[in-house]
Amino acid sequence: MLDITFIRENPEKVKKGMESKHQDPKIVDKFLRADEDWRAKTTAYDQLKAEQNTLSKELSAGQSENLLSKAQFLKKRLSDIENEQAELKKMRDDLLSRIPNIPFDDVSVGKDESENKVLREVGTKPDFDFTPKDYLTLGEKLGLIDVKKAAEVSGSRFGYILREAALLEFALVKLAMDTLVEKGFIPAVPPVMIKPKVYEGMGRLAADQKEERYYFEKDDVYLVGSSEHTMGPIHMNEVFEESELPRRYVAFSTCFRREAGSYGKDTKGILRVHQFDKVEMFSFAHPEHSEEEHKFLLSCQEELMQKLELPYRVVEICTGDMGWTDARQFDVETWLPGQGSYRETNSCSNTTDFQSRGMNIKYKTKDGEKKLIHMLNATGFAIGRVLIGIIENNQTKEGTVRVPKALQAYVGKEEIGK
RNA sequence: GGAAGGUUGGCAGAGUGGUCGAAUGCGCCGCACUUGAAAUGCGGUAUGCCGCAAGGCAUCGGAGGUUCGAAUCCUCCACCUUCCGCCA
Repeated sequence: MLDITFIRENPEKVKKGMESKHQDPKIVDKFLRADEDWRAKTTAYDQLKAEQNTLSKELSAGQSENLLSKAQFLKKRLSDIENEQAELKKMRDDLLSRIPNIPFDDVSVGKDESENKVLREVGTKPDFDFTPKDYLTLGEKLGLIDVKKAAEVSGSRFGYILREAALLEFALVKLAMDTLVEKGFIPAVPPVMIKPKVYEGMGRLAADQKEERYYFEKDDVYLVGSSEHTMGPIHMNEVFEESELPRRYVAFSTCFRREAGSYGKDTKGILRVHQFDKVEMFSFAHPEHSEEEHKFLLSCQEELMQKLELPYRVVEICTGDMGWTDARQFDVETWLPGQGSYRETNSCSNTTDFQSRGMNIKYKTKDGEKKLIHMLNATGFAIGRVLIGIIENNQTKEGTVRVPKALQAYVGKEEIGK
């Protein structure tokens, strides 16, 4: 969540930020009104309660009919005012949860992905002397992907990853882990279920995200959409020493997404599915160094892509296309020759203190002051999408797929389908 | 799924209706002593909210309740520990 004091003092800035993220800026005014109402009620409550506390103290010294009836009257009024206060608080908090993180000043304002800024293109696109096939055609022919059976078993937007593709999954996980652990990232396998209260604190149950989550009513838990969601809370309610920052993790988990509201989009294959596996980087950083840390995470992503020898481009996301919790976001998009376009495979976000406020994660300054840290997350490998990239870029005229050199040792094979 | 015990400040651990935001110890910070350090002594040391401030309010796992007044009594829930059962 955003800092309430900041909203109070900079309502115009927050409105502008919201507008640039396609959120209704009127929420800010509504919030400020609710906030004011709540504060007024709180003051009234506190005063009344102070009166009651004084009375109680007097009563403990010696009781009298007069004092007692006065106290009983106060009790009744307090319970009324308390209910009203709770109601107002709920309204205020609900409005607060509808305010996203606001972009850094220098993030370019744009309406959607068409206005994202391409920072660089890296690697060479394969030059085929035949018409490249798409990954699904190839994958089905080679027995690597089966979405038809998955649909029978589990429904649409699921897939079986089979044979060498399944081996490639673990190869990718191992490559990412090896690369990042060597850099000092702490390897992790986090829980994939999360309590509502914690999820809210991470800003991932906000109104516009809630529909995207799977929820188990009986157990009151959500399935995570990314290991980011349970890695952030790994330090909830903790205070870091400055010297301990940045603290970096590399986590592996399955991710679950309802993909609500994306009905017509990417309906075929495994590009957009309800369940996929992902290696994720997560970093807890000093606020003064989070921009630097953000670049570092991006460089790790690029290093991983380069190890796979996949052509990609780095995109700076404009305000209209940014994530809810982000102040700045980069995407890495992989070239997919079968589609003739770049598609997002990685995302890299600085959420500043938007999540740490909800998680209550701080660091101690030299003066002993406790301040909120910054939290960042970045895709290592989103397995399904990387598989797509490998299959499409490494296909041959014969319909086989070359295994990237960096993965050959893990897979034990140089070419699939030969 | 069954049984028992537990959840208090950074940690350990007192506290069973008002004098308790909370003893004591450890840790941490400051000061004194010391050439320096250790030891010792003195002082300080939870968080959130409202308020310009003075100050006030809230918080002893969570939510309700009883009471003029709850860390303390009652109800429900969550979590943890141990034992039994089941299970990859």
